[in-house]
Amino acid sequence: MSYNHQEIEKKWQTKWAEAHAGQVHEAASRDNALYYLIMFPYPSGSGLHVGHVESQAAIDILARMERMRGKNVLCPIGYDAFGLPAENYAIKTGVHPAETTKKAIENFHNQMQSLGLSFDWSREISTADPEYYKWTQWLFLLFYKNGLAYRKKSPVNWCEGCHTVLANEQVVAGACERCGTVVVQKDLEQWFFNITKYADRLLAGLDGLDWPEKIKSMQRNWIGKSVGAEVEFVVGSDALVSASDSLKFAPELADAILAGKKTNTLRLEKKNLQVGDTAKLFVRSSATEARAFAYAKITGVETHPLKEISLDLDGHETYTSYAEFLNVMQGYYGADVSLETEFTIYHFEPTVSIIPVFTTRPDTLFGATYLVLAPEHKLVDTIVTDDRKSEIEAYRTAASKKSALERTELQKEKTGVFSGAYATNPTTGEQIPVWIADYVITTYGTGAIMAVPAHDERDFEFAKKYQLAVKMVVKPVVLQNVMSKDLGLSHGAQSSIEIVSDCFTEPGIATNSDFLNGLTTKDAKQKMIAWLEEKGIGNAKTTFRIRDWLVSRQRYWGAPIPIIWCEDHGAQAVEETQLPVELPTDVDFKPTGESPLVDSVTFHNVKCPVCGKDARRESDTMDTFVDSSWYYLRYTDPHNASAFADKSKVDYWCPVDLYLGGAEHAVMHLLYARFFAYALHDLGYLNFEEPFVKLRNQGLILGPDGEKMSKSKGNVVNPDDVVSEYGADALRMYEMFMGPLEDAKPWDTKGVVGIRRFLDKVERYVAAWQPTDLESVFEGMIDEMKEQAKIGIRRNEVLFNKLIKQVTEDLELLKFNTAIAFLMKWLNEHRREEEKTNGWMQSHCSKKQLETFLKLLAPLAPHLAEELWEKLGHMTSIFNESWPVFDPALIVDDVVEMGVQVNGKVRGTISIAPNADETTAKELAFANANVMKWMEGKEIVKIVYVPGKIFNIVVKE
RNA sequence: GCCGACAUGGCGGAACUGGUAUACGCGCACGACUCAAAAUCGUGUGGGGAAACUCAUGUGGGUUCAAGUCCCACUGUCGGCACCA
Repeated sequence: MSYNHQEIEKKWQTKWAEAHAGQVHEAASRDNALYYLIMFPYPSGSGLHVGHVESQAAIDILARMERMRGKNVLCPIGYDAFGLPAENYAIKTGVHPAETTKKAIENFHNQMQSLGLSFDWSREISTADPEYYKWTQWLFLLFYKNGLAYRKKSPVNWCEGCHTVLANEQVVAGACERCGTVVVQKDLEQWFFNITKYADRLLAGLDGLDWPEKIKSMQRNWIGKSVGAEVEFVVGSDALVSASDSLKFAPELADAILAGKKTNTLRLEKKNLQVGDTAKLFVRSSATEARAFAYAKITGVETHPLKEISLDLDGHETYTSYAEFLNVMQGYYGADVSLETEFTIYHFEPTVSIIPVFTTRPDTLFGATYLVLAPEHKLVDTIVTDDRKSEIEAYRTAASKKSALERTELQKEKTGVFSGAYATNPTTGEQIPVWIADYVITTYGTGAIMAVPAHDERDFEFAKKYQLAVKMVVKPVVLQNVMSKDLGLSHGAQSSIEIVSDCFTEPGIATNSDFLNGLTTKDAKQKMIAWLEEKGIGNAKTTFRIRDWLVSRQRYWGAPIPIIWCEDHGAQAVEETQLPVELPTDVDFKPTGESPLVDSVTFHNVKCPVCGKDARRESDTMDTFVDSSWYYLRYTDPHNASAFADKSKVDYWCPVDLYLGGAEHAVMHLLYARFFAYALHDLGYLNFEEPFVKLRNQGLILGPDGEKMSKSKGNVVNPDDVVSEYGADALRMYEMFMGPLEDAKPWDTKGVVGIRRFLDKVERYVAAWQPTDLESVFEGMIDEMKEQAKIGIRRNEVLFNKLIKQVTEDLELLKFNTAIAFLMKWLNEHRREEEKTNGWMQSHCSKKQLETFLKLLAPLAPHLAEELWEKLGHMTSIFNESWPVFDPALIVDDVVEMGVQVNGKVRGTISIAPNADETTAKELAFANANVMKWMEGKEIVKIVYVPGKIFNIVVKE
């Protein structure tokens, strides 16, 4: 016999919808508010996956339980609807992505409805909805206006398969994370978000989060903070030049200087430089930082009023009029500048190149025996000697060709070429060779390293291959022990000496290092940095691996970047009143994969917001991770037409109390969303920095064969089939019963059957249940029986209170599998007990117990619980009831079965009160025949008694 | 190579703070009901052994009265990173 799940589930889904069951609003107390969130799905054409069901069921169970406990729980759902699959489908079939997506969303919606999920359906959102992406665009502009979104030309990752650029996070082992095509480097101008500005805070913020350690460590690795120093090495015979003043240049100008095309500079401020002096030249590497790249001899100094300086001054921009010249100079130096203002022209001649390197081991500077520049390093052309030019050129060409693909190769043998140039080790004054090698990458640190082969494995390998000097400057702390290894000391010490003769990368004691000798690595680092700073040739420096987030995509199905390009005014923000910039619908999807936005005239032709002249709209769209970086904020106020969300509503619900989703978003989505929260916090929109207080990952649900589900393997389980055959309650509960939420688990349809059997058992039990008038039974008893009955009733109560405690605590800890196991166990044992005692009063299930059992079951199997609740005569929903609370006085057993051990082996069990004293326990234990047998003729050495747990007798022959 | 997680019956998995290892479910076997089957219910179910017992939580050591749990070494599986100086 089996209940009709199709009928029951439909009935209750309709009732819940009519009652707007999951709908919430900002009720009075903020303390009562909870925000439970799952990562919103991409509405793919193939519909809901059993993996979606897992996190949806889990969050629904928790939300339902907390609501029964009187909490105001926001549990929303939406769709991450922009993305490439729909666009690729359009290219193949001509069906517009908007149409595909709309259908897919409807399908997802219906599928989720059929699971009985108590989301607040009035807050359903889609990132592809103009009402949503209007605010994605608004946020882009907010970032743009605050210097967090900017455009820059740089080498970027290009995927030919997806026909777009990708963020670093989307490149996995040199290939596109989405389609697997090998990514190539292209020099393109693109939009970036300045996530590196927050690198340090994003790193530090992880410590306070209740997140899986795994995810935190992945984010830490990705951010990749390294603490060390930047050290300047000079190339050429003119060792250790000291400069009397510095000159700073923009990157383009520095390039021109290196190429010999620029030999003077125009300055308003007076420099401490005369003919014959030396100037140190810097290039601005970012808004706040400058990096030295050369020393130059001053060959001339002239001072003139602006009006007398040539409009086509050598090495400067050419101006058509003094008005324009003045305008530019005022741009640099302020409105006070006039044509009469005196400017100084410094003529110079670069003499010595400076190679700055980043190192985490400044303490090993004495051991730096050569330098290595990345092949793409700007100074390569400057320093290379004539006889090496062709060789270097060949190497650079080869290196640039192999980049992406070959860099992923395992254990690639290092290659390199000597540049012919020598640099000076600032500590020793020694001339050390400068090499060019592709084991140094241009995008990290300064693109150059000081090689310390004795203490770095990569440098050691390279030095061995090219026979470069290896100089040991750190010795292991255990070295003293090694001296006496012949006296037969430990293996640990012996292995240390082998490392020393090889390559020792651990911290130790500085040696062969003059003023550092005898210092620990930690102290030596500090002392070296102080020395470098004093000399003006280096400083403490922290470097990050993370790079700015490239957000532009050359695709159609995303939020258009709200920028207008004007010939005269450059990039201009679209005015707020003009948002959203909507995607044009009359477009053709080309088989080349090129975005149809590129040649949509209706889309492009706009007027410049500044001058009103013809201008062109930006045709790139945003990375879809931008959409998902703030969606949880929109849920708090999804229909707001004048803000991305009302601040009071955000304040009420956020941050998210529990966030559930797949671990595949460890570094992308979760890092980006954190960045958004930090940025919006600093801009005054949020009163928190971390958006997700607690995070849990659900594990993958594998196919019945233990492999990842995929269409090609044919091992995909469709939730619809399971719902129609076994019911939504059985599906949900089975997925929760499979194992720990975070583990990967294989699907087993037999397991669904097992859960369904349990649900049927519950249904039959409730249907057959009859109330008994215990009062009258009790009345008619003699005293002795009453006593017996009281003990039995109490035992029954204790078992039940323990059940309440177990289920509640397990659900709180997201241990759904064990919570379900306890419900099953209770029902099994209880039924057995009732049968054994013929349903006599001490084993009788009271109405209160029966109802409480249903309440405990309700979040897990909501439809059936509602149905049975109604069958028991209730007119209102079981979810209006409050969650059961156990009685602390009724969770302690009067008597427990306790093991008795002899020498640690269980030899018998005794029934004993859990708080019995040792004398009582001993009496009972020693009365056990088997225990006696094992103790016979032996001396009792010791007795260990842990009340309620164990009684262990230690004996000796 | 580095970082992280994990390893328990035929299978998915339990086991609190070290205290009766294998809860719960699946599967399997037997029994009841049935003309029969399904469903349902009941009983049993880590290995060896007739039994007493004994061996079992990846392997080898250690700590402890007592170890799946703590420590050391190793092996295997999965995930992440990939020359990040």
